[in-house]
Amino acid sequence: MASRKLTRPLYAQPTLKVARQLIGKRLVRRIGGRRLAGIIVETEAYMGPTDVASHSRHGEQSRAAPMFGKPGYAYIYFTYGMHHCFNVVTEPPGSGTAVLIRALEPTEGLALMRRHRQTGNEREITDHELTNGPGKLCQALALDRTLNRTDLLSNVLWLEEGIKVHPGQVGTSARVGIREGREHPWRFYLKDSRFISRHPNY
DNA sequence: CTCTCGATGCGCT
DNA sequence: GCGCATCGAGAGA
Repeated sequence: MASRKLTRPLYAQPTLKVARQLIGKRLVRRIGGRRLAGIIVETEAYMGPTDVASHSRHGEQSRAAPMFGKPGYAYIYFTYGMHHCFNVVTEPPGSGTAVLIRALEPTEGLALMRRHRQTGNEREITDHELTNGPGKLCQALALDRTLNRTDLLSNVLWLEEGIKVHPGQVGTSARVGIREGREHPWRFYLKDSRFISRHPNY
């Protein structure tokens, strides 16, 4: 069957271009023989060692080492003592750049995602809460540090073609949750989507 | 809806 | 020790 998987040359492009292009693509996770998937509706670009908000500012020997590796690989890190964030490495090796995937519209495997997201005996979470944040989508898709450095051309975790998105449907804003670097409009989101993590004008 | 705050592990200075 | 590319609960409006 024809694969709609995104290829390495796409990831090797300039990071801002990749961040914008990934809006509307489908993120797929294969686990236990099942497919979990969602349409990417929010991304952020991390622009390399000179970007004051990027982990890669600490250099190639830091935990951000995967950002200096080949494009089309995963950089997954653990933060706030309890959450993971998933990034796609971009540009040629040595760049220290990546795109953070911040939110998805869940499309396949919602029941299993909900099980991954359910913590205690509290009320069942809504579809809307499943993947509308970087930590939430990692929990829903069972993405953790064991998948750091995974090749996104593998059969465990990958991106493929999704929905058609026109340039006018993509909005930009400052990146979320950073102290420095707010002056750059390096967050991209699908304007119509109710699955983004925060509303415009952040 | 908005805001505030605590949880909790660890990389880095 | 400090400070996180976060989340969810609780309070108030």
